[in-house]
Amino acid sequence: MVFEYYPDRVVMRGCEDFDAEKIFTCGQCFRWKQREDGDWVGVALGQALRVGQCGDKVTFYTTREEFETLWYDYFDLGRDYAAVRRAVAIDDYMHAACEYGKGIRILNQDRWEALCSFIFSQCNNIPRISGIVERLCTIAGERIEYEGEEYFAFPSALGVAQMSLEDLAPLRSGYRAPYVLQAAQAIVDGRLDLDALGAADPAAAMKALTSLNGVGVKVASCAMLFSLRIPEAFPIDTWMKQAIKAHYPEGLDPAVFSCNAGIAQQYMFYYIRSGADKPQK
DNA sequence: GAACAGGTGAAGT
DNA sequence: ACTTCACCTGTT
Repeated sequence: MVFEYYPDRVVMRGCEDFDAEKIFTCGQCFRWKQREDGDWVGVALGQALRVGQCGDKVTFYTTREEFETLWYDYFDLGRDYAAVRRAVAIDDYMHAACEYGKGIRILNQDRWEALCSFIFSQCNNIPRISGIVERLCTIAGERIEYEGEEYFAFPSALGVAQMSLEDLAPLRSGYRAPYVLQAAQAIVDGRLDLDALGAADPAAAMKALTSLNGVGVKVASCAMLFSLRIPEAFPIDTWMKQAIKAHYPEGLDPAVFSCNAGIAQQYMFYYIRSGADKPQK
């Protein structure tokens, strides 16, 4: 994996495990969109970014400084995903899932944004979740200018806590709005410290997160995996339930993947959701 | 129109 | 401990 630095961009080559489309569409994030020309543009960590990929050449349209302080960690570039794939390919099914999902990476997202987004995700599909998050950012997020276009950052917990249910009505997020509001208030009040939870053990983080109204085990697991850097977290939704029922009728203990459980989950999830695991008709 | 979504929590067995 | 249901909204 080598980097070339230019005034306006950083080019990465030779990274076997980077597939922009898989990373941005595997369901872990909701703010990356593909443009007509195939490049991806998103807003994360308070900044907008364009990412282009052609084969193993990945271009990040930003400065070296911003790339090193923000995006290297966001894209989890310090982790050897080839080694993870070898470790979690415990049987034929997982081997196939890893091959199929090769290129996926877990994004280290903003903690509050991830919690909030996955509260919105309950009983919802990706287009609708994206719409809700987009409307929230447009209403309450800070304006960002990037490459001559206007974008909006994800609003802070404080910003959301200062809103009313009426303010949130235009999101059309239904019964999830009060959950998000209560989560924002818990953070502002100091009852919930997301930064501290990253260092906490998984059980403690789970307990703290699920103490929030409207946050159950699944949403908490997503927040832990995608933003708290707790790689043991293993979100089980309806898709994962299906996959486990079909391929592990005796059950599947995430502990077999030890600290790679979360990444194993992403490969499984991506595989089952694609339908590629089903025999062809 | 009814039924159903990447879930949760309360209330019922 | 397990099952059922309502919750808001959008889509089929």
